[in-house]
Amino acid sequence: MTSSYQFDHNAFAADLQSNYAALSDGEESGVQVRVAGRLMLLRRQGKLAFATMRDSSGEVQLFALSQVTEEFEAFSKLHLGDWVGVEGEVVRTKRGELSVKVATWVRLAEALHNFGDKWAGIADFDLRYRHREADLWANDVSRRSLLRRSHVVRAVRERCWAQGFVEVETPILNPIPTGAAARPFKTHHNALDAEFFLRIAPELWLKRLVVGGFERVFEIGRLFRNEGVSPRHNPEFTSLELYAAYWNYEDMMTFTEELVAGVALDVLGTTEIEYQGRQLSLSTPWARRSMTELASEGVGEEISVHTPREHLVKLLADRDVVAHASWGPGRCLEELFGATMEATLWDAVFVTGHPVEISPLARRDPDDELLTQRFESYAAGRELSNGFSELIDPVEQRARFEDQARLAAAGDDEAMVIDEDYLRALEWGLPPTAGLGVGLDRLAMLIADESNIREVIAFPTLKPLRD
RNA sequence: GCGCCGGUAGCUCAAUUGGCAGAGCAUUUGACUCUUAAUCAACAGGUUCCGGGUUCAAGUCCCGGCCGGCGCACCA
Repeated sequence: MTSSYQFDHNAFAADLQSNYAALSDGEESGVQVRVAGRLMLLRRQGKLAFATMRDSSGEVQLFALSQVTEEFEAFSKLHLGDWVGVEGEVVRTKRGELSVKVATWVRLAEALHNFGDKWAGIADFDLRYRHREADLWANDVSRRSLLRRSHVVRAVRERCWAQGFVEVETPILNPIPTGAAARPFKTHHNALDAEFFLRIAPELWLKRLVVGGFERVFEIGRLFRNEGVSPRHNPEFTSLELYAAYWNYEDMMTFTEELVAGVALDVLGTTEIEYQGRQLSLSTPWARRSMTELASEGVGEEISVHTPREHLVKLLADRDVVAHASWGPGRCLEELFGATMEATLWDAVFVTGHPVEISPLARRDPDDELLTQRFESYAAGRELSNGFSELIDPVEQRARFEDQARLAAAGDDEAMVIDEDYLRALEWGLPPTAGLGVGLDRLAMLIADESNIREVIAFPTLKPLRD
């Protein structure tokens, strides 16, 4: 059995296809190349054998002949899925297929399992997600979507660097879960004998770096939320979080739309994309609509955060939403927006002016004390990003945290806890700053035209097999 | 967590009102000097997800469990 510890490979399938496109049927190039990849198909024809080999760039045919190919019999008995390294001349067969005429070859690895039906691939979700390595060979779409995700992350990073943002990394193990309202995962450090939570957001750490003088920072990283799994939610997901000193939320909206539209342009070459069979526009400028206006449109009457709570609760009940006792008018307004209008927002749009009640870290709107300078962007009916002018006043921030603590006491198990370290950081002075969070998996779904978040995560969280 | 749907050979899928569990591909063997999902012939391949139950008889019906898809809830 032929085997090898390495292979000096000097050509890729796709390059051969383009470099020898002019080679005519039956013509031999006289050029020897060394290619390597996995056997996808194998057709034995007596003293000839044809194999389709795929590498990371594409596919090329291997043409073996008993008179030319070393160990021809063994070659013709290779299994689908085996990795091979081949040396031979670039030729085009009489029937027009560009090929490497195999002179010498080596089996680099053996495949003991097949890679699914060679026509239908692998359809079983369980098998596809639990063994993505096989799925990637069996299904072109799987490979394409994960590749697009990689291109999205690269484009985001490059565009942030281009604007002078410094990439940083902040702790994943946190003594208290802060920066967002979500249920955390809990773990334990043995030597410190201390409880830690996996981060639900890097927000407060990043703002502390702004206090420290990093005027523009961003972090791309994994967040962990101990919540339901769905086609749009994975327990661990990737976010971009970014802060810019001296900006306000309007500056950040401009940055956001240019970032997202720019990523679409970088990866797809257009900002007018097709998503799930429907045209979707990411072209700038995005529409800007206040949550108050949208909620009013949704319920068919003028409402706001100043509308009596009882009335908002009734409007919610009309829509089969039961208001929790801890919800004030602000939360009710948001719920009404969510119940009526959120799913209808197809083209990219900014929703602005969130109530203070649901925005404990955002700066108050000077024109309405109950609202904040905050925005969320939506596309395809889903939230894509969230940003605001940061609350920089340590006294007010403490009061906001205390409001959250009261919510927690009232039974809201996702309310924030008081972060004394963060309050102390604010006391050293946070300049006027705007922040942004973008769900990169969500963005990748949009760009890859996928409706299930698992398709843009190489190894999505699955329930472990038991029994 | 709740609801609906699904799980049959390594892979993709069949199996009529409950009546002998099948095909294609892959694997194995053989034929074939220009194939393209090659073709042709033959062999082999099964705890029908698991555990109970009903029945003369269960892949099919009932109950429980496991895993998945979708929806709801939660959220990004």
